[in-house]
Amino acid sequence: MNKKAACLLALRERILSTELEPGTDLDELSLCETYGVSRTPLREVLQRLSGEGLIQLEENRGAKVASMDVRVMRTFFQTAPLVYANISALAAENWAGPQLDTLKQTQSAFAVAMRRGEASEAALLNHRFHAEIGLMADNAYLVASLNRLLIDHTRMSQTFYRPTSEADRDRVRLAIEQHDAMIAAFERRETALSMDLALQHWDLSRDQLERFVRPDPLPLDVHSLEARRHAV
Amino acid sequence: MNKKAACLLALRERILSTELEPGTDLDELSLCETYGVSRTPLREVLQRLSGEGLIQLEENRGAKVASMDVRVMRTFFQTAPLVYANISALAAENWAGPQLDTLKQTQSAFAVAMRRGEASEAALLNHRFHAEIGLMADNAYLVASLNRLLIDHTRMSQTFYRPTSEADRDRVRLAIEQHDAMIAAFERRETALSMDLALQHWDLSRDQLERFVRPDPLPLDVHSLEARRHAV
DNA sequence: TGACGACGGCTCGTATACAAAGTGTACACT
DNA sequence: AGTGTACACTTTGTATACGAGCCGTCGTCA
Repeated sequence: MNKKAACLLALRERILSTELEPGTDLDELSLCETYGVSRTPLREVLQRLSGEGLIQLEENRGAKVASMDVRVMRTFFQTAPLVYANISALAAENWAGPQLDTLKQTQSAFAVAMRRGEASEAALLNHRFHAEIGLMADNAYLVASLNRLLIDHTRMSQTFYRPTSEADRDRVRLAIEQHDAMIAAFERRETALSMDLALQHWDLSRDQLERFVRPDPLPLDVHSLEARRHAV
Repeated sequence: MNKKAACLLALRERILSTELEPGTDLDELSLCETYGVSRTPLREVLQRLSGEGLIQLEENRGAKVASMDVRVMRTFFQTAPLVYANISALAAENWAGPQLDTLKQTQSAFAVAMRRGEASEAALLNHRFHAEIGLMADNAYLVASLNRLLIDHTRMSQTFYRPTSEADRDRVRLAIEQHDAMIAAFERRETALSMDLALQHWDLSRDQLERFVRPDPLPLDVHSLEARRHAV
């Protein structure tokens, strides 16, 4: 049972970190070997991942890591602000008990990972941060959407946590500051502010994701190549 | 494989129709007997239902039909209009191919079931109607929320399709008309109108659901009882 | 009489063995 | 040489058997 849970966790992380890339075929037997479980529990894990939207199961065809094509991305950008903003507002209203402390811990772990340059660790902790806000919102319906969004968001933002230029580094710093601001807003139960901060955070994220989708064009000639070299 | 799919379908319907009431414990062995499958595929079906939010699995404790407590209902009423309105607008924009025809078929089947007084059939067809609008919206993220909402909506509205007074009957007729209006709006791709109609449909539904949650008080004395009797 | 512990039954979790479906390759025939 | 078919191999789906964990009951001891 413990091994099964570990397997579930591990597969989730491997998919979210795109170590298992979208579209990858998953072979039951090799996964069994990897995680030391037999096929029955493994298949239940796969059913579960399928339910979460991380993989897609096809009859007699096995499992594939959920794809991320252009059409999906379009709806992603369309839907994310709506859900993020509302979840954030609800979180400010509804968080209870130790949830805020948990969030603070995740946030500091995230900041540490970021400072150390542990990119995929940072991406996963950012995922966790937003998933925890989802729990605080205490709305089973919207959280279903949020979790789907976070899957693709985390996979797309892998590059984000591997900043290469000083401007990128600034953006990451800003993201961390925004997290802190959100925590503060939650703490004071400032609903409207929480919603606004979520939208700001989204704007930053969207810029970054668009940069990933449509990166800067390659240098045209040797001169601009030289210029780039000196700039870095 | 066919038996497994049949089992999944059947359990879904039994849960949505509240034949299996919220909170009911599900015994694996008896379900195996009922559907003529062995425990392995049945457990995979349960995993799937759990992923869809229809049941809840607990370690070493078996499966329970997803509960519907007061706290959940609060968030239901809070969230439904947002999701329904947006899904409806997206459906108007994005439907493609034969989806609208399918929707029309479901609608006429729904109207037929309603006229014949087949209450749980009608509830399930209403569920299907709105699930198909979800498919038309073509937004995997929001549909996740929609499907969760529809589960509870369908379970709560069981009484709706068993109208007892003339006023109730009018409300059902109005609901059917609203469906037709939505179909027409989708057909013409009128986004704003589709959203508006969804909200109107929701208003009707909300009144009905609130009546279910907080029914008319019992008659205070024999006189009002007599009056009720003549009114029906 | 009440409380604590052990035992038994029951249900769930896992492994393995077998059956079915799909896929790829090789050989034969056109 | 190309195409089609058949066979074997790989992979998935299902059944069953066994092991583990929980719960209730009965008995014993204080």
